[in-house]
Amino acid sequence: MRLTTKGRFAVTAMIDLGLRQSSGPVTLAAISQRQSISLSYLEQLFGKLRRNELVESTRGPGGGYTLARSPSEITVAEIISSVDEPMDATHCGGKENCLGESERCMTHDLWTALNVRMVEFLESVTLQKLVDDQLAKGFRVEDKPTLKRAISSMPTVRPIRMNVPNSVFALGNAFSKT
Amino acid sequence: MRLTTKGRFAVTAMIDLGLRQSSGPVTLAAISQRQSISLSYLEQLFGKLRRNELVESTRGPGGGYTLARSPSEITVAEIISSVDEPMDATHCGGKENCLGESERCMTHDLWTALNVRMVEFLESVTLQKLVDDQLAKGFRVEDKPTLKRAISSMPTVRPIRMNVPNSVFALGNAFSKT
DNA sequence: GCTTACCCGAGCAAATTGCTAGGTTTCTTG
DNA sequence: CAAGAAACCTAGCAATTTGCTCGGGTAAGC
Repeated sequence: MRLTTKGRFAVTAMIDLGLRQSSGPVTLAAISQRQSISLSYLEQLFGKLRRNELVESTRGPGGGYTLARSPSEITVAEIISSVDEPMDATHCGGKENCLGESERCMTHDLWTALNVRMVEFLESVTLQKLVDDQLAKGFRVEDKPTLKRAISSMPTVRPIRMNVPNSVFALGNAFSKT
Repeated sequence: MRLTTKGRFAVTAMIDLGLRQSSGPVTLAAISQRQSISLSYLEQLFGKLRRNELVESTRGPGGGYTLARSPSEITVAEIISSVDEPMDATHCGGKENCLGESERCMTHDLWTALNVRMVEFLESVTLQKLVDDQLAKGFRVEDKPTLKRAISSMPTVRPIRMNVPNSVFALGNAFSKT
């Protein structure tokens, strides 16, 4: 389980998608503009998300991407592991039997143990939760009712950034190095 | 909060250190051999760990590294953030006021919110816990009683890999992609 | 004064990141 | 049917990061 900016982009894009998929397919071009992520990079990410069956695509005009499941059934862990190839780097080739030689390799179960806890945690956070968090922070999506095939080009988000003090979030730098 | 193999190496090395620091300073050369990490790379990692006051060094023969605090007061979060420079990649330069322009940037508090939960979790895991996990799995460290200045060169670890069924760990691949 | 070990920095191949460029296919609409 | 919108795909590329080697220092013990 790696945790890099790549997964960050994916999660961000997925939230953007989750925030307005009710009005039909969302184009990558729109997400690209709103989130300032290059279109081609998004294409690569969503290619992986699609192959991992987290999103579905509709081609042609009026097309775009929709969530393949309910946001409450999509976890952050799934999103991240879809775009970030799982890391190996156990030095022992990933095979279980490196301990048959009686030497070292506590790297194995050691890190996987930590990894598992990480994954368990990230699995406990659903896309629904993140979307709700955004809505709670004051984001509103213009509804743009289902027009023909449900057009969502430039859906004119209206991010009413009102002064939400700080509930769970809004911390300056929660992880400064002492 | 990034999570890469680099932090993994650091955590692994710190556990190795925690497992046998009772018998005095541990040399990087020994850790290098046991954990199959290059000496120079370890030097770089421990340089950062030392500057972040997680370990202390003793020079000269019989020297090595010791934990700067009790393992119960060292968290995984500290270890990882010591060696992995904190990631930014918010696209808005990290400044808070990118929302003064009323546009996008839910990237900010969005990811930091997730980040905070991650950090909270990793802060809840102490080095002591990981060391105990290893001991519970059957790792035994030859005691090599405090000789002179407590030599720990080649402390002859005896990884008695007995068949521990699987308590909390020992999962084959807890995060296969479906 | 030798050896041990921590320190430090330069550099380097490989991989990864985020992106550009340039296409093709599929679908809707005029 | 043609035009366009959008998903798709591939190749490549500059910048960074990852582990690492090499070559030296410097502090402490024998």
